[in-house]
Amino acid sequence: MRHRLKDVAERAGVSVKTVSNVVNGYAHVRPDTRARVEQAIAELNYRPNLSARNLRKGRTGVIALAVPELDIPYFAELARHVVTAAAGYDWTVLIDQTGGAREQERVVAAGIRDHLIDGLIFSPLALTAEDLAGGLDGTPMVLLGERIDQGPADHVVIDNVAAAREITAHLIGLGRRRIAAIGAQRTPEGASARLRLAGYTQALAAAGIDYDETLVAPAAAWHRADGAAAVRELVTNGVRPDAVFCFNDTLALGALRTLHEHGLRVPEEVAVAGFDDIEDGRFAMPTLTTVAPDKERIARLAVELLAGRLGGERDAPARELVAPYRLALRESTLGRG
Amino acid sequence: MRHRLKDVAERAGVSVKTVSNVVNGYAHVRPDTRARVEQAIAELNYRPNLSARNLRKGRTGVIALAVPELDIPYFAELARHVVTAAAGYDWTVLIDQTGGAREQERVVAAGIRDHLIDGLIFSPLALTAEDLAGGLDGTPMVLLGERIDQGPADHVVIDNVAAAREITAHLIGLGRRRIAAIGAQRTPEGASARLRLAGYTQALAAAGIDYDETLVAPAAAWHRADGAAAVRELVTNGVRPDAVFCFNDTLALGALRTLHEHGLRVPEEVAVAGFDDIEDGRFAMPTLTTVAPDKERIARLAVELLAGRLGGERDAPARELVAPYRLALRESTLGRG
DNA sequence: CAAGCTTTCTACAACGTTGTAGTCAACGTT
DNA sequence: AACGTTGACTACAACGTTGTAGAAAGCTTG
Repeated sequence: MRHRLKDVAERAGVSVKTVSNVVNGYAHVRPDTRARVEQAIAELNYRPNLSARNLRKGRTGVIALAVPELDIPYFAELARHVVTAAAGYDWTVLIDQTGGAREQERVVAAGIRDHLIDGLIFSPLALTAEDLAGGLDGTPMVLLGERIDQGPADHVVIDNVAAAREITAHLIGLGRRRIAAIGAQRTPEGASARLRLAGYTQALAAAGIDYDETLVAPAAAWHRADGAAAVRELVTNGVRPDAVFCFNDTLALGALRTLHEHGLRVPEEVAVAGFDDIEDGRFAMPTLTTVAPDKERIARLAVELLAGRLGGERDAPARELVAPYRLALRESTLGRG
Repeated sequence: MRHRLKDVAERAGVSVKTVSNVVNGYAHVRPDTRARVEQAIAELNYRPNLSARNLRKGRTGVIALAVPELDIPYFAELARHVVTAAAGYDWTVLIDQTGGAREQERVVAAGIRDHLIDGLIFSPLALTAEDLAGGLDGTPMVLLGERIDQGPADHVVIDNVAAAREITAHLIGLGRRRIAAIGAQRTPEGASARLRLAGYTQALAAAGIDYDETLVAPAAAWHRADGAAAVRELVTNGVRPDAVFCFNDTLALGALRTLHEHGLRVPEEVAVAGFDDIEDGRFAMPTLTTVAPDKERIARLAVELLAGRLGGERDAPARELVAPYRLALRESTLGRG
């Protein structure tokens, strides 16, 4: 019981194209004709076939957002902002989960859904520049995050180094000297980890504090469990930091958990800072001090970059836009003041 | 630089249809012809145009999942499971956010993206049965949750009443008598709330505890902030529960926060239970006792129902499947045992 | 070795839409 | 009165794919 332009046209006694013109808001249609067509549309509950329209127009009105995992709060929040920003262009957002696996990311980048999406916003973890070089056959792509810096695609980033430096400086400003860093990664996937670690060491150096290897804890993934485990390892090894900088908020929430289990008071004995400003952190106990990237802006810039590419400037050189961030200082460093 | 079947056909020296046959794995193609075609495909990096294929086949391979908000952890986790289950059918999942607004939900239900999606998995908050009656023009839909019970669509639910009864009974079993219920709603949107409240009152009645109106706190939304506010209101009104049953986990996390601020120890002075088993709860302090619906199963059942509809049984009567749940008993009721 | 089947391939039409080119009437200008 | 312009509409082709029908060649069978 699904109707086509032809059915509407017959019922309204006009040509198929005239119905199409009405549907698309073409100006030169007589009011009474328009009314007749609109009535026929309503009576038949006609809805355009998007596949046919897409085929004809070469556009689908769908963009994809590829993220490692949807149930990592940072990506869920980001996804929401992207959907909102895309709505401004009447785009639908198709959300892809890559699991952070390089193979899966490569598949997405190569555009497995080519012709179904007009563009791609991609937040990769493991992808390398060479993976990108091949595929993608003309579908515009915007990368989020700091990986693949000399890649061929547009970029939206925040200044990870500066942000990590500032929040570490905040901890130092509270009088802390033995500041642990949680979330270090040596793998090529760990671009964010490297940048945040760099900011951390810069802040220590600026304050004349010696870099202490034993205070830097690796974490394979950045989930709560990893943060909890990393701190547990530190503490059971007898390392006693007076502050902890976690490279993201879920790590920090895990860290809070372990510190609590060990009876260490936050922030009196150990101050804790995170990165991402996810909603959980605002309701943690204590509330979590963190770096708050402007996710809404990141999403908007990414969508605008994509819109630019789709609007003709396909061959413009790759651009890199920097989104702002701010420090959200809360109880986990300031106390209940 | 995007190629079509025609380009491949010319290069391989065969007809367009033969290329199509190779692409679709048709059996009767000579091995050497197949090889020639495959080489041409590889050389041109050919990828089928999905719009054209969809137009021809009347199927898109895309299903939609509509949820109120992606950054509510329960829905993010559910989304992940749906994406995984759908992958088994080679379906892509398009995720829609309705914000829980009735108007937006109606638009989704009416199939604004008709012809773009083969089916819809829908977790509505505000939608009514009559909203559904009209639209939907043949696109199969599966509803998640307990709203719209006599609607015309397939359903996957959990037994909210029994689950709420059991977890309340657990609190009673701990010797608690003044058990608050957080998250009550009088609006028509509050179907889950009503069912969970029913379970709560049943458990009280079974234990011979009088229902106390002052212990039942409403919450417009079910976010952390609402849970925090509801408990704050109770406490400042001098109400002193010895347990709190929150109708979902985010409410419970907010409640934990407020109890902490007021210096009330959990679970010694106040036991806390939630509903949903989101990951945050497993790392909260204390870890959160909750009802754990089998989200993986819910997602799988929903996808299977949809697959059934798409596989021909379009006119079968609407079915309702019940997914299991279990109680996850943790520190917020049992203590650090 | 004729008749019938199978394998391998092709030509054509169709899916539902929109861009292009065009028709025809009404209008305004010279 | 002839001309160009504009408005309102239509016929047709094309987007890239696949189902149908069928042709040509090879194989089996009595």
